[in-house]
Order: sequence, then structure tokens, then C-alpha cells
Amino acid sequence: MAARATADTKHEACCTSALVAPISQDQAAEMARRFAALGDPVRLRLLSMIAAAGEICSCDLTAPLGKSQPTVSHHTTLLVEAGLIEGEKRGRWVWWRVVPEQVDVLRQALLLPQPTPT
Amino acid sequence: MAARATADTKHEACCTSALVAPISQDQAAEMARRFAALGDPVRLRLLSMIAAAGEICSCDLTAPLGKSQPTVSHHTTLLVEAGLIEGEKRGRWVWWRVVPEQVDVLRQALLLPQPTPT
DNA sequence: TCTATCCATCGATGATTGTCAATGTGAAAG
DNA sequence: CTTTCACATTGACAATCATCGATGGATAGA
Repeated sequence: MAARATADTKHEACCTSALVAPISQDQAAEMARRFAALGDPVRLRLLSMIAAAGEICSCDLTAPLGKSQPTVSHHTTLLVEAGLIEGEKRGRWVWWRVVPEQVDVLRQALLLPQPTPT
Repeated sequence: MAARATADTKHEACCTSALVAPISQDQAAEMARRFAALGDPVRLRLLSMIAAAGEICSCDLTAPLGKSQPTVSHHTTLLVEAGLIEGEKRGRWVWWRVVPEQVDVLRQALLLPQPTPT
């Protein structure tokens, strides 16, 4: 069992597909942590609204989501920890935007070795 | 094997990207349910091993995962409910394989409107 | 028959998570 | 300086989840 060019850092461990060869426990733990960020309907709508708006502040998120301000803050924090979004504080507002490269990391993790039969 | 007739009504809501326009609550709920299936390290390794093997039975999954048989059975059930894998009983064994179309549904859900710069 | 094996289900338990009211922080406005 | 606004943090609680032992159903072999 050689040929494991690991250098197992934060996000670099999961830059390949998980569906072509068995992944390690560490890879699975890190990958699961990021997929879990997508495993909540509020966070998915959050990410969806941020991506669709390009840039948006939290003050415009609480009302459409129907959740309290601490709850929205909690979910944005989780999305940031997953690397999927990032926030920039301008004045009193925090403007959120998605991190496309990190979203693509998750997409590539689900890349199948064989093309899907149509 | 046309035993998956009801899959249409259940998986149809999330066949487009969630990152080009705000998604509804129902879409988010259904999508989150499926992403949550990937939000556990054991299930990710499970899916990874099944995909890498092409076809594999549960008896060959418990040992590498280091989990009990009921736990593995629990996780395979969740992956089946998410539509990501399906099992076929042959003799005493159940052989699992991934459902590529459903994996692609999740990949397309993470498709960004703008191409990511390489 | 009887026995062994593979897997699903049940029940219980400890851990994790989503939620919100209350509070804290930091910045802009008066 | 004081007040107001946007957001983060804390603390607490209910709900969900991951895990495993015990048990049951189904199948293959003797």
C-alpha cells in the first residue's frame, strides 16, 4: 500500500474523487464534514441565495429563511468552516459570497470513474 | 428490475443546480436529505468502497470499516433511501452498487453558473 | 429436518445538532 | 459620549443521529 501521496492538510486531501478508489478515514472525515454542511435545508437555501445573489448580507437572509438572527449566524459560520462561503465586513454589514473552487472540490469528489449511461 | 417506479416523484425536484437561483423549501429539504447521506465518514467510506469495487457485499464491508454489522446495515439503508446505492440479493449475500445517475444529480446541484477559473 | 451464515430490525444509550432568548462586540450615526 | 444597528457568542433545551447487543427472518449446506 504505497502510492499515497498524502501531505494530508486541510482541504488538499479531498481534491480527487472518492468514487474511484477507497478513501482513508481521514479523507472521509474531512469530506464528510464538508458534505454535512450541505445536509441541512436552511444551509442549502442559504448557499443558494448567496450564490444566486453573488453577494448578499445577513440582514437580507433572515427574513426569507424564517429563522432567527443567531440561527442564521450559526449556519453561515458552519458554511465558512466548510470553506464554501466567505464573508467580508464592510461597515456594519457582512457581505457573503461563495468560494467556487471549494464547491468544485465537492463536485469532483462525486465524480464517477465511468460515464453515466444515458 | 423496474422496481424503482416511484423514484421519479421523489427525486425530480432536485435535478437542477441549486446555485443559479434560490431554491424552494421543498427542494432544499429533499436536497439536504440526500447530501446528509454523504455527511458521515462511515457512509462516505461505504460509498467509496462500493464505487471502487463496482459490486460488493456487506460481508466484505464490516471488517474494513471497523463497525458492527447492524451499524453497517443502518448506513447502507440510509444510502439506499438517498438513492445513491441499490442492493441485489443473491443467495445469502446482498450485493451493493452505486446508482450513477443519482450521484450525478447531486453533482449537478453543485454546478455553478460561472465557470471556475483553473 | 438441523446448523451455520448473512442481513434486517428492534430497543436503548450517548453524542451531536438545530433552534432561540439573552447578551456581548464593534462600528456608524446623532 | 450615547444611542442604534448588524452580527457573533453564550447557554439551554428538544430533536435527531450514530452505535451496538439482542433478536428474527431467510438462505445454503449437511
